[in-house]
Amino acid sequence: MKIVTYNLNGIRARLPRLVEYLDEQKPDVLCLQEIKCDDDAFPIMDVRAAGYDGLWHGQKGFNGVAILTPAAAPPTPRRVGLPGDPDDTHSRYLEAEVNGIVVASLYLPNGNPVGTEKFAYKLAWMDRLRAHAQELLAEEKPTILAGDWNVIPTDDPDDVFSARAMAHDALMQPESRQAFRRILNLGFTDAIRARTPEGQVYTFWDYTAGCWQRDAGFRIDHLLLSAQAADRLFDAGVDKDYRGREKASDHAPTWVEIEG
DNA sequence: ATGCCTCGCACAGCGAGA
Repeated sequence: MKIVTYNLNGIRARLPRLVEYLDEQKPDVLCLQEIKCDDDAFPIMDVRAAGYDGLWHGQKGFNGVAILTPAAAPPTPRRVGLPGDPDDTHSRYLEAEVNGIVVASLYLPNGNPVGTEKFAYKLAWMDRLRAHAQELLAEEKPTILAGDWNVIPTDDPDDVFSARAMAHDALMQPESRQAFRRILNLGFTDAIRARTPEGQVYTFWDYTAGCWQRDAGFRIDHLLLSAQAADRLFDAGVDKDYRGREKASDHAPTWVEIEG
């Protein structure tokens, strides 16, 4: 099973890229982030025309997540929204079960600028995610937390083109990394680093300043696997070439191959 | 120190992204 996370940066602007990806890669599960559309505006007819179906949790203009699967194997909904704060209005979390695997599509807050309420919201959201992830692990099922985590795990050039250039970014702060590690340390496996312990793996390249052309990227899209999912981990990688296509998202699809 | 591009919104620039 190929399970993919892809921050689209707008599903309408990216519809040709999305359909092309479904046709070419035929993912078994495609987790989307930043669809940036209301529930009513989700282009489900285009998705169905490509042979897929799914669940979505939209929001007008910002955020928004979805989980797509081949129409013959639809996802069973489990949860819309992250628990822990009834006042949170952002559409950033969607959870379903597909072929016995629990899959979450998550879009973690960016958190910039550091020192503002946006950064506090990021850390609070990560704390809620940790609490929920702990409950998921207690089910002892194969579980995959897939999404745009908006955290660069280390200063290593394998993870970021320039730690110095990004030093003051919310993606790089010690608090952001600690919150990420606290979730990892519950017992999850970072699939990309399990398969590529050393070596540059980037999933995002900024539109500005020629970042793509000079390969100035970083790694923020992650798939975290429970032990039962990690047992079945066959491979993990990034479909980097989609970042170089016309009207591309600034993220590349990031995937795991799970046995069975 | 800020903008660099790009999106959505709404029809002009602006908020947000990372």
